[in-house]
Amino acid sequence: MTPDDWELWNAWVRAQRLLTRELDRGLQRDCGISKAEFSVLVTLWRTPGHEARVADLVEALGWEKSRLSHQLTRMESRDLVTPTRSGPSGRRTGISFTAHGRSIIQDALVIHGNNIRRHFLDELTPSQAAAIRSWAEQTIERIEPAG
Amino acid sequence: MTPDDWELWNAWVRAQRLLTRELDRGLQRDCGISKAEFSVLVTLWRTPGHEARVADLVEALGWEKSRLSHQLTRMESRDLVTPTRSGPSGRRTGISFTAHGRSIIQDALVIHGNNIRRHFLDELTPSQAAAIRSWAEQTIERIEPAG
DNA sequence: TCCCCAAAGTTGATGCATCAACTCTAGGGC
DNA sequence: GCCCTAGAGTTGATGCATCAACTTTGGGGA
Repeated sequence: MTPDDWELWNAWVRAQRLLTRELDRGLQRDCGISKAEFSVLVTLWRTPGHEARVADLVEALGWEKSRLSHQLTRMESRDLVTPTRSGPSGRRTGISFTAHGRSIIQDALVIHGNNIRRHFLDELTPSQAAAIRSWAEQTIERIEPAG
Repeated sequence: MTPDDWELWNAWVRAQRLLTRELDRGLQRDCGISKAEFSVLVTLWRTPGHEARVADLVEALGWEKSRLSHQLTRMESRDLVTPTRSGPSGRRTGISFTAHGRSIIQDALVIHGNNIRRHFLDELTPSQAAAIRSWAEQTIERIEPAG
């Protein structure tokens, strides 16, 4: 790797981390939830009926199922989502909002959306936006083709 | 946020996570270390004399000191770095490689460098590279001006 | 009908990231 | 010489991310 390559890589890593840290802090400060919690809530929000199975969320989020399972355990204890449990083992078969979770995500969609715009979208020139979009799409397609 | 904005943001987040996960796995598989360990080792490698104080590494890495302290504890137990300890409290005053750590980073510089090139640099068109570089630089400057 | 298997979900362990609070240390002003 | 404070480093707690191994469940075919 040339020094120039290294510099680009380094800058990318650092910028990426600064941005996500900034946004995560804002979310915590303004809405009281983490980025991971936001991801789950917004995904649930976008599913018809605001109700989903664990596997549906896994699919939509692109997460590993164990990650989501742990996350749901935490979110349940924070009264953000509530599961329908079934069978003798009591595993989760359906996930939906609690009243609290619904209220949080409604606020967060606005507030966090503004933060994303302010820290990311608004800072991009049109050509930067186009480049980043095309890079992201081709990267997703390369590493995780077809879902 | 428009649906288009949302899509861009989502794609960016997902691409970023896929890429870092892929690289972290490669590093683990090929070199037996994590991304965090690589960061510390390469930073130490780049300091003159291959010896640094904790605060120097904090500065060069842009990490919080507690993060580095925890990381050094783990890396010490994995025989990657060795501290000079001093005072009755035995705190670390200088960090340097173990023989093992030095050998690992020498290999990793080549192997991980190739992985970075393969998964990131080589995939970028010149205009994407320029856009990402300029975005990264302006983001760093905006969030963390002057260090 | 019964078995088997694949899919769904869980669990435990480990490491990374962050925050808040703490201790130690060195150096300057008196 | 003595105090006092700013900086250096540590610690404990908590949450996120990943891996490997496990259990349960629901169908489909012999």
